[in-house]
Amino acid sequence: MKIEPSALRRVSVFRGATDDDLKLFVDNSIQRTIEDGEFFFFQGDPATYFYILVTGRAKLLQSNPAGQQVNLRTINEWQMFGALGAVRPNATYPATAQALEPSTALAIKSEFLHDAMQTRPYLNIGLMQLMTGYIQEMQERYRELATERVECRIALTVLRLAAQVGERVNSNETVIELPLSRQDVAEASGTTIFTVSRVLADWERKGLVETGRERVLIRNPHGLVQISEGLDQ
Amino acid sequence: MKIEPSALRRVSVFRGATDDDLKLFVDNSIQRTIEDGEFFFFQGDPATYFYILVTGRAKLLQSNPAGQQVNLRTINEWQMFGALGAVRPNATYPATAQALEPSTALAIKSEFLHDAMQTRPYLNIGLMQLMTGYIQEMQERYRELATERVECRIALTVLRLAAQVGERVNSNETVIELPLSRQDVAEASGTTIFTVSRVLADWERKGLVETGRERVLIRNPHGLVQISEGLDQ
DNA sequence: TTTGTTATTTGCGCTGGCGCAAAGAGGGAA
DNA sequence: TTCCCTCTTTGCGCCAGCGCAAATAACAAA
Repeated sequence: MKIEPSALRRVSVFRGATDDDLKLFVDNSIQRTIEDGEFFFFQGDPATYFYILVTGRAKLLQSNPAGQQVNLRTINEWQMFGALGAVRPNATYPATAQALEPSTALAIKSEFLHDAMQTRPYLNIGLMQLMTGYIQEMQERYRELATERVECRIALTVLRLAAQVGERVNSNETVIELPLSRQDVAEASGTTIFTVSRVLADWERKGLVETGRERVLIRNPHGLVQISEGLDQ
Repeated sequence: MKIEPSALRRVSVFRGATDDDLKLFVDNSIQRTIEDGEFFFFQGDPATYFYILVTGRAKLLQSNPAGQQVNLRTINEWQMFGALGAVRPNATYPATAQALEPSTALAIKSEFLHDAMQTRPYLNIGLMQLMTGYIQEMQERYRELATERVECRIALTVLRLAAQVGERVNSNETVIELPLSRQDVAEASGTTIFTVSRVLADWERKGLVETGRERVLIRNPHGLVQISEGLDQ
């Protein structure tokens, strides 16, 4: 696949880039295409490259010594990931990146971004804005996990995933389609597939969502927001 | 209290600063001294200032709509906090900063740092390194909360706090003193004071720690590391 | 259509850890 | 020394949610 440099402008960090800069990044990139379930990198690998997802969908996950996993973030098209190595030389990836669908990404040497940052202020600004966003999201999720019940957390997770990877099926009804398995939702909300299944079944009975195999369809976002606020009951 | 500009070099972000820059920051700062339990700022306030803790100790916390709290970070002398406003104009603080002891901090306009960043690359590098550190720590803590049992999490929390705010009492015995209440440990590990109290009492029986009112003394760090790895039992 | 594979549901039992309540223990002030 | 306040401990009951196991459903390949 041929990537047009101008397409890179959809990456938030490159919003302020010149055409020349975009071309430079594309010219210094290599394409990696992997299958559903395969990995871009593993937690602990030297962070030599950072990635930009071109097509598909991926997730960032972390596992504990026993092998249990949590999802840290879902990555959509034209999002940057694994960019930490550009900030700290010799860093290792703190998480694993796994494709949720057949996916293609541009891989660029972390060092290249690091060097480019020295002379291009817009890259610093963009990266910092990205990072502050991550910090805020992780802080919120941490608080939620520590203080909220499962149902509330699952609601928050589903809403967050809807904002990040959802596709609006019908704009005046706000029905949002999520191509996610129970496993994905469980890992992203810090619970088990059993609990997710039970909660979704309950919501389906109440008409809030429709569910299917590896699919969640939000019929009533407002209802979920209410649950997520824990104001009921 | 008079702050010597050169003292600011203890702040990680200012490590590469010139003497002139340090003086500039001190000259543009105001001092705020607050009592034990009082607040530098609240979650949701406009992030007009960032702070550098000069003396004392503070914590960053977040509360949910019901008022339950979690500790996100403990702040020590010469650490910067609340700096998010320098990156995103018109941001609000995502957390509350509360003093754990009588504390003094320098407050500097976020805008001032933002402007300074345009012409001083070392500030960008320093801030990004700080931010990547926070991201990594929050990701780890999130995973721990999602996958580890309380005892393991409390061990991880105590070890982390020891590294961040502990004072080595006896260097060849590695006994670490922590001036923290059960409440603080509970909020930092995502559990309750009851559970923390029970776990610490258990560890004391096993000779791993000594406890007192608002005090934890680690006698056997290695034993805690073992518990934190969940390899026992 | 059949067969195999993988995802999901559901029943069921169990337990980790929450949370109340009440007692106990420091520590500071006067 | 006494009082008061705050922090901590401990007993006790309970229940949200985990996790196994087995059934069911959805999809894909042959």
